[in-house]
Amino acid sequence: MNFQKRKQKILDQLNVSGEIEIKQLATELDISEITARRDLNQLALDGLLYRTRGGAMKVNPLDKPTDFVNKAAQNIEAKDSICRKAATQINDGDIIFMDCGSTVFRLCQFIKNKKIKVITNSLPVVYELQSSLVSLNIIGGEFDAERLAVHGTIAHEHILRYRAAKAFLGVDGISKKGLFANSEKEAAITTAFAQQSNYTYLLCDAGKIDRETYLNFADLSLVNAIITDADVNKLQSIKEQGIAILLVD
Amino acid sequence: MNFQKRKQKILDQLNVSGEIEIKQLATELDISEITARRDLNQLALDGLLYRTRGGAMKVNPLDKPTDFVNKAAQNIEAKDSICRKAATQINDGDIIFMDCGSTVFRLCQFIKNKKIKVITNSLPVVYELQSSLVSLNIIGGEFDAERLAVHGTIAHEHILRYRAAKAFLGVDGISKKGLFANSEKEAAITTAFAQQSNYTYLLCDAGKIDRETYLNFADLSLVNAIITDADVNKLQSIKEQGIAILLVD
DNA sequence: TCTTTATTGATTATTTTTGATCGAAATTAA
DNA sequence: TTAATTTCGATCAAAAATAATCAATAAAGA
Repeated sequence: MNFQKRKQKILDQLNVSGEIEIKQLATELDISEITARRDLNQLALDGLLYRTRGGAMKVNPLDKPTDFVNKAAQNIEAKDSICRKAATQINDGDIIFMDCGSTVFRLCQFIKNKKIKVITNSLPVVYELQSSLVSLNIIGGEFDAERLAVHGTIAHEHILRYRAAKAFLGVDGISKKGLFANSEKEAAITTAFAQQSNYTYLLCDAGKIDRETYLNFADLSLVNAIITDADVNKLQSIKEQGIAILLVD
Repeated sequence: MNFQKRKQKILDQLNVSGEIEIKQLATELDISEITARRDLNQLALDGLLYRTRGGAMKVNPLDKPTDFVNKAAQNIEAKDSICRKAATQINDGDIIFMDCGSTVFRLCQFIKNKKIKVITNSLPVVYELQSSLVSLNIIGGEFDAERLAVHGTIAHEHILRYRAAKAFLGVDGISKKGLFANSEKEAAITTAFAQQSNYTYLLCDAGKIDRETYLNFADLSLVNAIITDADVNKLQSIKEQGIAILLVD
Protein backbone atom coordinates (compact mmCIF):
# COMPACT_ATOMS: atom_id res chain seq x y z
CA MET A 1 0.00 0.00 0.00
CA ASN A 2 1.83 3.08 -1.22
CA PHE A 3 1.15 6.70 -0.59
CA GLN A 4 -0.92 7.29 -3.68
CA LYS A 5 -3.31 4.49 -2.81
CA ARG A 6 -3.58 5.57 0.79
CA LYS A 7 -4.21 9.09 -0.35
CA GLN A 8 -7.16 7.90 -2.37
CA LYS A 9 -8.55 5.89 0.51
CA ILE A 10 -8.22 8.79 2.87
CA LEU A 11 -10.00 11.17 0.54
CA ASP A 12 -12.67 8.57 -0.13
CA GLN A 13 -13.41 8.15 3.53
CA LEU A 14 -13.41 11.89 4.04
CA ASN A 15 -15.95 12.24 1.31
CA VAL A 16 -18.17 9.70 2.99
CA SER A 17 -17.87 10.44 6.68
CA GLY A 18 -16.38 13.93 6.63
CA GLU A 19 -13.66 13.14 9.15
CA ILE A 20 -10.90 10.71 9.93
CA GLU A 21 -8.73 9.80 12.91
CA ILE A 22 -5.07 8.94 12.98
CA LYS A 23 -5.49 5.84 15.13
CA GLN A 24 -8.31 4.46 13.07
CA LEU A 25 -6.41 5.21 9.89
CA ALA A 26 -3.32 3.46 11.17
CA THR A 27 -5.27 0.33 12.10
CA GLU A 28 -7.36 0.28 8.98
CA LEU A 29 -4.55 0.70 6.50
CA ASP A 30 -2.10 -1.24 8.64
CA ILE A 31 0.46 1.51 8.86
CA SER A 32 2.14 3.19 11.80
CA GLU A 33 0.62 6.28 13.30
CA ILE A 34 3.50 8.44 12.23
CA THR A 35 2.97 7.43 8.64
CA ALA A 36 -0.72 8.19 8.91
CA ARG A 37 0.19 11.56 10.33
CA ARG A 38 2.60 12.20 7.51
CA ASP A 39 -0.04 11.28 4.95
CA LEU A 40 -2.53 13.70 6.42
CA ASN A 41 0.06 16.44 6.63
CA GLN A 42 1.00 16.03 3.01
CA LEU A 43 -2.62 16.09 1.89
CA ALA A 44 -3.22 19.13 4.04
CA LEU A 45 -0.31 20.86 2.31
CA ASP A 46 -2.10 20.43 -1.00
CA GLY A 47 -5.25 21.78 0.58
CA LEU A 48 -7.13 18.53 0.10
CA LEU A 49 -8.16 18.25 3.73
CA TYR A 50 -8.16 20.15 6.98
CA ARG A 51 -5.76 18.86 9.57
CA THR A 52 -7.08 18.58 13.11
CA ARG A 53 -5.45 17.30 16.27
CA GLY A 54 -5.61 13.54 16.05
CA GLY A 55 -7.03 13.43 12.57
CA ALA A 56 -8.45 15.46 9.71
CA MET A 57 -11.67 16.90 8.36
CA LYS A 58 -13.10 17.49 4.95
CA VAL A 59 -12.35 20.95 3.59
CA ASN A 60 -15.29 21.50 1.34
CA PRO A 61 -18.27 20.39 3.38
CA LEU A 62 -20.89 20.34 0.68
CA ASP A 63 -20.45 19.51 -2.97
CA LYS A 64 -23.10 21.13 -5.03
CA PRO A 65 -25.15 18.58 -6.88
CA THR A 66 -25.66 19.99 -10.31
CA ASP A 67 -29.28 20.75 -9.80
CA PHE A 68 -29.23 22.05 -13.29
CA VAL A 69 -29.13 18.55 -14.69
CA ASN A 70 -31.94 17.56 -12.38
CA LYS A 71 -33.99 20.48 -13.44
CA ALA A 72 -33.19 19.68 -17.03
CA ALA A 73 -34.41 16.16 -16.48
CA GLN A 74 -37.99 17.14 -15.76
CA ASN A 75 -40.53 16.78 -18.50
CA ILE A 76 -37.99 15.66 -21.03
CA GLU A 77 -40.42 14.40 -23.62
CA ALA A 78 -42.33 17.65 -23.79
CA LYS A 79 -39.14 19.65 -23.93
CA ASP A 80 -37.70 17.46 -26.63
CA SER A 81 -40.70 17.82 -28.86
CA ILE A 82 -40.59 21.57 -28.38
CA CYS A 83 -36.94 21.58 -29.33
CA ARG A 84 -37.50 19.34 -32.32
CA LYS A 85 -39.91 21.97 -33.56
CA ALA A 86 -37.48 24.75 -32.73
CA ALA A 87 -34.74 23.03 -34.68
CA THR A 88 -36.82 23.18 -37.86
CA GLN A 89 -36.56 26.96 -37.62
CA ILE A 90 -32.79 26.87 -37.82
CA ASN A 91 -30.94 26.73 -41.13
CA ASP A 92 -27.31 26.26 -42.01
CA GLY A 93 -25.49 29.56 -41.85
CA ASP A 94 -27.68 30.98 -39.09
CA ILE A 95 -26.29 32.79 -36.13
CA ILE A 96 -28.39 32.13 -33.05
CA PHE A 97 -28.50 32.99 -29.37
CA MET A 98 -29.22 30.30 -26.79
CA ASP A 99 -29.70 31.14 -23.14
CA CYS A 100 -29.29 28.99 -20.05
CA GLY A 101 -32.78 27.58 -19.67
CA SER A 102 -33.24 23.88 -19.20
CA THR A 103 -35.53 23.62 -22.20
CA VAL A 104 -33.15 25.49 -24.42
CA PHE A 105 -30.43 23.09 -23.36
CA ARG A 106 -32.36 20.20 -24.91
CA LEU A 107 -32.13 21.97 -28.23
CA CYS A 108 -28.45 21.10 -28.47
CA GLN A 109 -28.97 17.53 -29.56
CA PHE A 110 -31.04 18.66 -32.54
CA ILE A 111 -28.55 21.17 -33.90
CA LYS A 112 -25.28 19.31 -33.45
CA ASN A 113 -24.96 18.63 -37.14
CA LYS A 114 -26.00 22.01 -38.39
CA LYS A 115 -23.43 24.42 -39.74
CA ILE A 116 -24.41 27.35 -37.59
CA LYS A 117 -22.92 29.70 -35.04
CA VAL A 118 -24.28 29.55 -31.52
CA ILE A 119 -23.73 32.37 -29.06
CA THR A 120 -24.50 31.33 -25.50
CA ASN A 121 -23.94 32.07 -21.83
CA SER A 122 -24.73 28.50 -20.80
CA LEU A 123 -21.92 26.15 -19.82
CA PRO A 124 -23.93 22.96 -20.45
CA VAL A 125 -24.70 24.18 -23.95
CA VAL A 126 -21.00 24.76 -24.55
CA TYR A 127 -20.16 21.26 -23.36
CA GLU A 128 -22.84 19.70 -25.42
CA LEU A 129 -21.80 21.48 -28.60
CA GLN A 130 -18.07 21.60 -28.01
CA SER A 131 -17.24 18.82 -30.42
CA SER A 132 -19.94 19.33 -33.01
CA LEU A 133 -20.21 21.09 -36.33
CA VAL A 134 -21.52 24.13 -34.52
CA SER A 135 -19.20 27.09 -34.20
CA LEU A 136 -19.38 28.42 -30.66
CA ASN A 137 -19.21 31.82 -29.09
CA ILE A 138 -19.18 32.17 -25.33
CA ILE A 139 -20.53 35.17 -23.47
CA GLY A 140 -17.98 36.21 -20.88
CA GLY A 141 -18.43 37.48 -17.37
CA GLU A 142 -19.13 36.20 -13.90
CA PHE A 143 -19.88 32.52 -13.70
CA ASP A 144 -22.93 31.56 -11.69
CA ALA A 145 -22.24 28.11 -10.29
CA GLU A 146 -25.86 27.48 -9.46
CA ARG A 147 -27.16 28.07 -12.96
CA LEU A 148 -23.95 26.97 -14.66
CA ALA A 149 -24.11 30.09 -16.76
CA VAL A 150 -22.46 33.46 -17.18
CA HIS A 151 -24.26 36.51 -15.86
CA GLY A 152 -23.55 40.05 -14.77
CA THR A 153 -22.72 43.44 -16.15
CA ILE A 154 -19.85 42.38 -18.35
CA ALA A 155 -21.93 39.55 -19.77
CA HIS A 156 -24.70 42.01 -20.54
CA GLU A 157 -22.35 44.40 -22.30
CA HIS A 158 -20.81 41.51 -24.15
CA ILE A 159 -24.15 40.41 -25.55
CA LEU A 160 -24.83 43.92 -26.81
CA ARG A 161 -21.79 43.63 -29.06
CA TYR A 162 -23.31 40.71 -30.94
CA ARG A 163 -26.22 40.54 -33.31
CA ALA A 164 -27.97 37.31 -34.28
CA ALA A 165 -30.72 36.26 -36.61
CA LYS A 166 -32.62 34.26 -34.04
CA ALA A 167 -32.73 33.83 -30.29
CA PHE A 168 -33.99 30.72 -28.49
CA LEU A 169 -34.82 31.58 -24.93
CA GLY A 170 -36.51 30.18 -21.87
CA VAL A 171 -38.40 31.86 -19.05
CA ASP A 172 -39.82 30.78 -15.71
CA GLY A 173 -43.32 31.88 -16.54
CA ILE A 174 -45.43 33.61 -19.14
CA SER A 175 -48.90 35.17 -19.06
CA LYS A 176 -50.69 37.98 -20.85
CA LYS A 177 -48.91 40.31 -18.42
CA GLY A 178 -45.62 39.36 -19.97
CA LEU A 179 -42.52 37.33 -19.07
CA PHE A 180 -41.51 36.19 -15.59
CA ALA A 181 -38.16 35.19 -14.15
CA ASN A 182 -36.81 33.96 -10.87
CA SER A 183 -33.82 36.26 -10.83
CA GLU A 184 -32.92 39.69 -12.06
CA LYS A 185 -29.65 38.47 -13.50
CA GLU A 186 -31.37 35.94 -15.67
CA ALA A 187 -33.97 38.46 -16.74
CA ALA A 188 -31.31 40.91 -17.84
CA ILE A 189 -29.60 38.29 -19.99
CA THR A 190 -32.85 37.15 -21.57
CA THR A 191 -33.81 40.73 -22.40
CA ALA A 192 -30.41 41.44 -23.92
CA PHE A 193 -30.50 38.35 -26.12
CA ALA A 194 -33.99 39.22 -27.34
CA GLN A 195 -33.05 42.80 -28.15
CA GLN A 196 -30.01 41.79 -30.15
CA SER A 197 -31.78 39.25 -32.32
CA ASN A 198 -34.00 39.78 -35.32
CA TYR A 199 -36.47 37.14 -34.28
CA THR A 200 -36.98 35.74 -30.80
CA TYR A 201 -38.42 32.32 -30.02
CA LEU A 202 -39.58 31.48 -26.54
CA LEU A 203 -39.45 27.79 -25.71
CA CYS A 204 -41.91 26.95 -23.00
CA ASP A 205 -43.58 23.77 -21.95
CA ALA A 206 -47.21 23.76 -20.79
CA GLY A 207 -46.24 24.28 -17.16
CA LYS A 208 -44.88 27.73 -17.85
CA ILE A 209 -48.06 29.10 -19.37
CA ASP A 210 -49.99 31.46 -17.07
CA ARG A 211 -47.37 31.02 -14.44
CA GLU A 212 -46.50 34.30 -12.77
CA THR A 213 -43.36 34.05 -10.64
CA TYR A 214 -41.22 36.52 -8.76
CA LEU A 215 -40.18 39.02 -11.39
CA ASN A 216 -42.29 40.37 -14.27
CA PHE A 217 -39.38 41.64 -16.31
CA ALA A 218 -40.71 42.26 -19.80
CA ASP A 219 -43.70 42.72 -21.97
CA LEU A 220 -44.85 39.94 -24.26
CA SER A 221 -43.76 42.02 -27.23
CA LEU A 222 -40.15 41.20 -26.37
CA VAL A 223 -40.60 37.92 -28.20
CA ASN A 224 -41.88 37.15 -31.68
CA ALA A 225 -42.96 33.55 -31.31
CA ILE A 226 -43.67 30.92 -28.72
CA ILE A 227 -42.95 27.26 -29.27
CA THR A 228 -44.94 25.13 -26.86
CA ASP A 229 -46.79 21.89 -26.24
CA ALA A 230 -49.58 23.62 -24.33
CA ASP A 231 -53.22 23.48 -25.21
CA VAL A 232 -54.12 26.04 -27.85
CA ASN A 233 -57.02 27.38 -25.75
CA LYS A 234 -54.72 28.45 -22.97
CA LEU A 235 -52.73 30.48 -25.46
CA GLN A 236 -55.57 32.61 -26.72
CA SER A 237 -54.75 35.70 -24.67
CA ILE A 238 -51.16 35.54 -25.80
CA LYS A 239 -52.06 35.08 -29.42
CA GLU A 240 -54.24 38.17 -29.23
CA GLN A 241 -51.19 40.26 -28.48
CA GLY A 242 -49.70 39.40 -31.84
CA ILE A 243 -47.27 36.68 -30.77
CA ALA A 244 -46.90 33.79 -33.22
CA ILE A 245 -47.69 30.39 -31.76
CA LEU A 246 -45.84 27.30 -32.96
CA LEU A 247 -47.34 24.09 -31.65
CA VAL A 248 -45.36 20.88 -31.46
CA ASP A 249 -46.27 18.12 -33.91
CA MET B 1 6.63 -11.03 -25.32
CA ASN B 2 7.88 -7.70 -26.63
CA PHE B 3 7.33 -4.27 -25.29
CA GLN B 4 4.32 -3.52 -27.46
CA LYS B 5 2.46 -6.56 -26.22
CA ARG B 6 3.39 -5.91 -22.62
CA LYS B 7 2.32 -2.33 -22.95
CA GLN B 8 -1.06 -3.49 -24.14
CA LYS B 9 -1.43 -5.89 -21.23
CA ILE B 10 -0.45 -3.26 -18.73
CA LEU B 11 -2.94 -0.76 -20.04
CA ASP B 12 -5.63 -3.43 -20.16
CA GLN B 13 -5.16 -4.30 -16.54
CA LEU B 14 -5.06 -0.65 -15.57
CA ASN B 15 -8.36 -0.12 -17.29
CA VAL B 16 -9.88 -2.99 -15.37
CA SER B 17 -8.45 -2.68 -11.89
CA GLY B 18 -7.12 0.87 -11.95
CA GLU B 19 -3.75 -0.11 -10.55
CA ILE B 20 -0.82 -2.41 -11.04
CA GLU B 21 2.21 -3.54 -9.05
CA ILE B 22 5.73 -4.13 -10.23
CA LYS B 23 6.12 -7.48 -8.49
CA GLN B 24 2.85 -8.83 -9.78
CA LEU B 25 3.63 -7.55 -13.24
CA ALA B 26 7.02 -9.21 -13.24
CA THR B 27 5.60 -12.57 -12.20
CA GLU B 28 2.62 -12.42 -14.50
CA LEU B 29 4.50 -11.49 -17.65
CA ASP B 30 7.57 -13.47 -16.62
CA ILE B 31 9.96 -10.56 -16.85
CA SER B 32 12.40 -9.13 -14.37
CA GLU B 33 11.30 -6.39 -12.06
CA ILE B 34 13.60 -3.90 -13.65
CA THR B 35 12.03 -4.48 -17.01
CA ALA B 36 8.60 -4.06 -15.53
CA ARG B 37 9.77 -0.84 -14.02
CA ARG B 38 11.17 0.33 -17.32
CA ASP B 39 7.88 -0.45 -19.03
CA LEU B 40 5.91 1.55 -16.54
CA ASN B 41 8.36 4.44 -16.72
CA GLN B 42 8.09 4.59 -20.47
CA LEU B 43 4.31 4.53 -20.37
CA ALA B 44 4.36 7.23 -17.73
CA LEU B 45 6.49 9.41 -20.01
CA ASP B 46 3.77 9.19 -22.62
CA GLY B 47 1.24 10.11 -19.99
CA LEU B 48 -0.62 6.84 -20.26
CA LEU B 49 -0.40 6.06 -16.57
CA TYR B 50 0.59 7.58 -13.26
CA ARG B 51 3.72 6.05 -11.84
CA THR B 52 3.63 5.27 -8.13
CA ARG B 53 6.22 3.73 -5.86
CA GLY B 54 6.02 0.01 -6.47
CA GLY B 55 3.62 0.20 -9.36
CA ALA B 56 1.33 2.48 -11.29
CA MET B 57 -2.19 3.85 -11.32
CA LYS B 58 -4.62 4.99 -13.91
CA VAL B 59 -3.96 8.55 -14.94
CA ASN B 60 -6.82 10.46 -13.41
CA PRO B 61 -9.05 8.13 -11.50
CA LEU B 62 -11.16 11.00 -10.23
CA ASP B 63 -11.38 13.18 -13.28
CA LYS B 64 -13.30 12.59 -16.43
CA PRO B 65 -11.19 11.39 -19.30
CA THR B 66 -11.58 14.27 -21.67
CA ASP B 67 -9.25 14.47 -24.61
CA PHE B 68 -7.72 17.48 -23.05
CA VAL B 69 -6.80 15.72 -19.87
CA ASN B 70 -4.98 13.10 -21.88
CA LYS B 71 -2.92 15.77 -23.50
CA ALA B 72 -2.39 17.31 -20.12
CA ALA B 73 -1.30 13.95 -18.86
CA GLN B 74 2.15 14.13 -20.36
CA ASN B 75 4.76 14.49 -17.69
CA ILE B 76 2.17 14.64 -14.96
CA GLU B 77 4.52 14.33 -12.05
CA ALA B 78 6.66 17.24 -13.16
CA LYS B 79 3.63 19.39 -13.87
CA ASP B 80 2.02 18.53 -10.57
CA SER B 81 5.07 19.45 -8.58
CA ILE B 82 5.31 22.72 -10.49
CA CYS B 83 1.68 23.43 -9.71
CA ARG B 84 2.05 22.47 -6.09
CA LYS B 85 4.71 25.13 -5.88
CA ALA B 86 2.53 27.59 -7.78
CA ALA B 87 -0.34 26.99 -5.38
CA THR B 88 1.80 28.15 -2.48
CA GLN B 89 1.93 31.56 -4.13
CA ILE B 90 -1.86 31.91 -4.00
CA ASN B 91 -3.66 33.21 -0.94
CA ASP B 92 -7.30 33.44 -0.03
CA GLY B 93 -8.79 36.59 -1.47
CA ASP B 94 -6.50 36.67 -4.50
CA ILE B 95 -7.76 37.35 -7.98
CA ILE B 96 -5.77 35.38 -10.53
CA PHE B 97 -5.63 34.76 -14.25
CA MET B 98 -5.23 31.23 -15.61
CA ASP B 99 -4.69 30.55 -19.29
CA CYS B 100 -5.37 27.43 -21.31
CA GLY B 101 -2.05 25.63 -21.04
CA SER B 102 -1.98 22.00 -20.02
CA THR B 103 0.35 22.68 -17.11
CA VAL B 104 -1.82 25.50 -15.86
CA PHE B 105 -4.77 23.13 -15.97
CA ARG B 106 -3.11 20.89 -13.40
CA LEU B 107 -3.12 23.83 -11.03
CA CYS B 108 -6.87 23.45 -10.58
CA GLN B 109 -6.68 20.53 -8.19
CA PHE B 110 -4.48 22.52 -5.82
CA ILE B 111 -6.69 25.58 -5.60
CA LYS B 112 -10.12 23.99 -5.38
CA ASN B 113 -10.42 24.79 -1.72
CA LYS B 114 -9.05 28.29 -1.81
CA LYS B 115 -11.35 31.26 -1.55
CA ILE B 116 -10.14 33.06 -4.63
CA LYS B 117 -11.43 34.41 -7.91
CA VAL B 118 -10.14 32.81 -11.08
CA ILE B 119 -10.44 34.52 -14.44
CA THR B 120 -9.84 32.16 -17.31
CA ASN B 121 -10.38 31.50 -20.98
CA SER B 122 -9.98 27.74 -20.57
CA LEU B 123 -13.02 25.52 -20.62
CA PRO B 124 -11.36 22.60 -18.79
CA VAL B 125 -10.38 24.97 -16.01
CA VAL B 126 -13.98 26.14 -15.76
CA TYR B 127 -15.15 22.57 -15.75
CA GLU B 128 -12.71 21.55 -13.06
CA LEU B 129 -13.45 24.49 -10.79
CA GLN B 130 -17.15 24.73 -11.44
CA SER B 131 -18.20 23.18 -8.16
CA SER B 132 -15.40 24.37 -5.93
CA LEU B 133 -14.93 27.20 -3.51
CA VAL B 134 -13.37 29.22 -6.31
CA SER B 135 -15.40 32.05 -7.78
CA LEU B 136 -15.12 31.93 -11.55
CA ASN B 137 -14.99 34.48 -14.30
CA ILE B 138 -15.04 33.40 -17.90
CA ILE B 139 -13.45 35.33 -20.71
CA GLY B 140 -15.94 35.59 -23.57
CA GLY B 141 -15.42 35.39 -27.30
CA GLU B 142 -14.91 32.82 -30.02
CA PHE B 143 -14.53 29.29 -28.78
CA ASP B 144 -11.62 27.33 -30.18
CA ALA B 145 -12.69 23.71 -30.19
CA GLU B 146 -9.16 22.47 -30.67
CA ARG B 147 -7.74 24.15 -27.61
CA LEU B 148 -11.02 24.12 -25.68
CA ALA B 149 -10.51 27.76 -24.92
CA VAL B 150 -11.81 31.18 -25.86
CA HIS B 151 -9.73 33.32 -28.19
CA GLY B 152 -10.09 36.23 -30.59
CA THR B 153 -10.56 39.97 -30.58
CA ILE B 154 -13.48 40.10 -28.21
CA ALA B 155 -11.69 37.83 -25.78
CA HIS B 156 -8.68 40.10 -25.94
CA GLU B 157 -10.75 43.20 -25.25
CA HIS B 158 -12.52 41.39 -22.47
CA ILE B 159 -9.28 40.57 -20.71
CA LEU B 160 -8.24 44.21 -20.85
CA ARG B 161 -11.24 45.09 -18.73
CA TYR B 162 -9.98 42.96 -15.86
CA ARG B 163 -7.10 43.41 -13.52
CA ALA B 164 -5.65 40.63 -11.37
CA ALA B 165 -3.00 40.31 -8.73
CA LYS B 166 -1.32 37.30 -10.30
CA ALA B 167 -1.33 35.46 -13.59
CA PHE B 168 -0.40 31.81 -14.05
CA LEU B 169 0.48 31.16 -17.66
CA GLY B 170 1.97 28.53 -19.93
CA VAL B 171 4.02 28.83 -23.09
CA ASP B 172 5.30 26.42 -25.70
CA GLY B 173 8.88 27.43 -25.25
CA ILE B 174 11.18 29.80 -23.47
CA SER B 175 14.77 30.86 -24.01
CA LYS B 176 16.86 33.95 -23.39
CA LYS B 177 15.31 35.34 -26.57
CA GLY B 178 11.94 35.38 -24.89
CA LEU B 179 8.66 33.48 -25.00
CA PHE B 180 7.52 31.21 -27.81
CA ALA B 181 4.05 30.05 -28.84
CA ASN B 182 2.57 27.79 -31.45
CA SER B 183 -0.19 30.15 -32.46
CA GLU B 184 -0.73 33.87 -32.67
CA LYS B 185 -4.09 33.64 -30.96
CA GLU B 186 -2.63 31.98 -27.93
CA ALA B 187 0.24 34.44 -27.84
CA ALA B 188 -2.17 37.38 -27.84
CA ILE B 189 -4.11 35.97 -24.91
CA THR B 190 -0.99 35.19 -22.93
CA THR B 191 0.33 38.69 -23.49
CA ALA B 192 -2.95 40.27 -22.45
CA PHE B 193 -3.15 38.26 -19.24
CA ALA B 194 0.41 39.17 -18.35
CA GLN B 195 -0.13 42.87 -19.00
CA GLN B 196 -3.23 42.99 -16.83
CA SER B 197 -1.71 41.31 -13.82
CA ASN B 198 0.58 42.74 -11.20
CA TYR B 199 2.79 39.68 -11.08
CA THR B 200 3.09 37.01 -13.75
CA TYR B 201 4.20 33.46 -13.13
CA LEU B 202 5.22 31.22 -15.99
CA LEU B 203 4.72 27.52 -15.35
CA CYS B 204 7.06 25.48 -17.48
CA ASP B 205 8.41 22.01 -17.17
CA ALA B 206 12.00 21.24 -18.12
CA GLY B 207 11.06 20.40 -21.71
CA LYS B 208 10.05 23.95 -22.42
CA ILE B 209 13.37 25.51 -21.45
CA ASP B 210 15.52 26.59 -24.41
CA ARG B 211 12.82 25.41 -26.77
CA GLU B 212 12.30 27.89 -29.58
CA THR B 213 9.14 27.15 -31.53
CA TYR B 214 7.25 28.92 -34.29
CA LEU B 215 6.46 32.31 -32.82
CA ASN B 216 8.72 34.46 -30.63
CA PHE B 217 5.94 36.67 -29.31
CA ALA B 218 7.36 38.44 -26.30
CA ASP B 219 10.41 39.41 -24.36
CA LEU B 220 11.28 37.62 -21.15
CA SER B 221 10.42 40.77 -19.24
CA LEU B 222 6.75 40.03 -19.82
CA VAL B 223 6.89 37.67 -16.87
CA ASN B 224 8.14 38.18 -13.34
CA ALA B 225 8.83 34.62 -12.28
CA ILE B 226 9.25 31.16 -13.67
CA ILE B 227 8.21 28.07 -11.78
CA THR B 228 9.98 25.04 -13.15
CA ASP B 229 11.49 21.65 -12.42
CA ALA B 230 14.40 22.26 -14.78
CA ASP B 231 18.04 22.12 -13.80
CA VAL B 232 19.24 25.38 -12.31
CA ASN B 233 22.20 25.53 -14.69
CA LYS B 234 19.95 25.66 -17.72
CA LEU B 235 18.20 28.68 -16.26
CA GLN B 236 21.28 30.85 -15.83
CA SER B 237 20.71 32.99 -18.92
CA ILE B 238 17.12 33.58 -17.88
CA LYS B 239 18.04 34.46 -14.35
CA GLU B 240 20.52 37.00 -15.64
CA GLN B 241 17.67 38.94 -17.20
CA GLY B 242 16.14 39.54 -13.82
CA ILE B 243 13.45 36.90 -13.86
CA ALA B 244 12.80 35.21 -10.53
CA ILE B 245 13.23 31.46 -10.55
CA LEU B 246 11.11 29.27 -8.33
CA LEU B 247 12.30 25.70 -8.26
CA VAL B 248 10.04 22.86 -7.25
CA ASP B 249 10.75 21.13 -3.96
C1' DT C 1 28.23 -14.20 -42.62
C1' DC C 2 29.57 -10.29 -39.35
C1' DT C 3 28.54 -5.95 -37.33
C1' DT C 4 25.57 -2.91 -35.15
C1' DT C 5 21.77 -1.85 -32.36
C1' DA C 6 18.23 -2.54 -29.06
C1' DT C 7 16.43 -5.12 -25.29
C1' DT C 8 16.84 -7.49 -21.11
C1' DG C 9 18.68 -8.92 -16.64
C1' DA C 10 22.13 -8.82 -12.76
C1' DT C 11 24.62 -6.09 -9.59
C1' DT C 12 25.43 -2.18 -6.93
C1' DA C 13 24.75 2.41 -5.14
C1' DT C 14 21.34 5.79 -4.24
C1' DT C 15 16.98 7.50 -2.96
C1' DT C 16 12.56 7.14 -0.88
C1' DT C 17 9.59 5.44 2.39
C1' DT C 18 8.59 3.77 6.73
C1' DG C 19 8.69 2.96 11.70
C1' DA C 20 10.77 3.64 16.40
C1' DT C 21 12.26 6.65 19.91
C1' DC C 22 12.16 10.77 22.51
C1' DG C 23 11.55 15.45 23.89
C1' DA C 24 8.39 19.36 23.00
C1' DA C 25 3.89 21.17 22.60
C1' DA C 26 -0.92 20.98 23.15
C1' DT C 27 -4.96 19.26 25.36
C1' DT C 28 -7.49 17.54 29.17
C1' DA C 29 -8.25 16.52 33.94
C1' DA C 30 -7.64 17.53 38.65
C1' DT D 1 -3.16 26.69 38.80
C1' DT D 2 -0.51 21.96 38.14
C1' DA D 3 -0.22 17.24 36.60
C1' DA D 4 -1.30 13.64 33.41
C1' DT D 5 -2.24 12.35 28.87
C1' DT D 6 -2.17 12.71 24.13
C1' DT D 7 -0.43 14.34 19.93
C1' DC D 8 3.19 16.12 17.44
C1' DG D 9 7.57 16.70 14.89
C1' DA D 10 12.55 15.80 14.63
C1' DT D 11 16.02 12.50 14.21
C1' DC D 12 17.82 8.24 12.99
C1' DA D 13 17.98 3.48 11.32
C1' DA D 14 15.93 -0.27 8.63
C1' DA D 15 13.59 -1.70 4.60
C1' DA D 16 11.92 -1.17 0.12
C1' DA D 17 12.07 0.74 -4.41
C1' DT D 18 14.69 2.85 -7.77
C1' DA D 19 18.40 4.44 -11.00
C1' DA D 20 22.84 3.58 -12.94
C1' DT D 21 26.11 0.68 -14.82
C1' DC D 22 27.56 -3.14 -17.27
C1' DA D 23 27.26 -7.68 -19.40
C1' DA D 24 24.48 -11.05 -21.96
C1' DT D 25 21.20 -11.91 -25.36
C1' DA D 26 18.25 -11.12 -29.28
C1' DA D 27 17.10 -8.68 -33.44
C1' DA D 28 18.13 -6.11 -37.55
C1' DG D 29 20.84 -4.69 -41.26
C1' DA D 30 24.95 -4.82 -44.37
